[in-house]
Amino acid sequence: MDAHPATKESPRRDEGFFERVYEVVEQIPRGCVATYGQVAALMGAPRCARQVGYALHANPRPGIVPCHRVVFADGHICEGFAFGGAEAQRELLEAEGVAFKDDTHVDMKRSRWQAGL
DNA sequence: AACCTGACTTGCA
DNA sequence: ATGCAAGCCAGGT
Repeated sequence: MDAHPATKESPRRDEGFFERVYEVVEQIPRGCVATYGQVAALMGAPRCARQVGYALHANPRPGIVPCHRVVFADGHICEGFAFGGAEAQRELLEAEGVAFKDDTHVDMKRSRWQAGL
């Protein structure tokens, strides 16, 4: 009866928008990087790039969530917010085999993570 | 319920 | 190429 739950067409349980971000980021293969917008799109929220970064900031699972593999759309890293600094992050990515265009920019065209490929 | 902030993205000058 | 501003969405207070 009632049958009026209405207001429940939400997209599946969002048991934590953040949890979803970690799930995607954890799947990023080594030697590749993804942008916040890309991770957001993979989780079904191409407009939530900001929340992706916010979720990584919360990073409840350091060591499990390779937040260092997530960079801006330009391939540049935000200095001061990384776990040890954009510099350390750049070295880490480079050590994984990621190509760099500049000391502060990653070559997305070469190291962009292509999900499903 | 409302307001504010925030690891973003894109466009224009 | 660099700098500034506006837009969008979710979480916290």
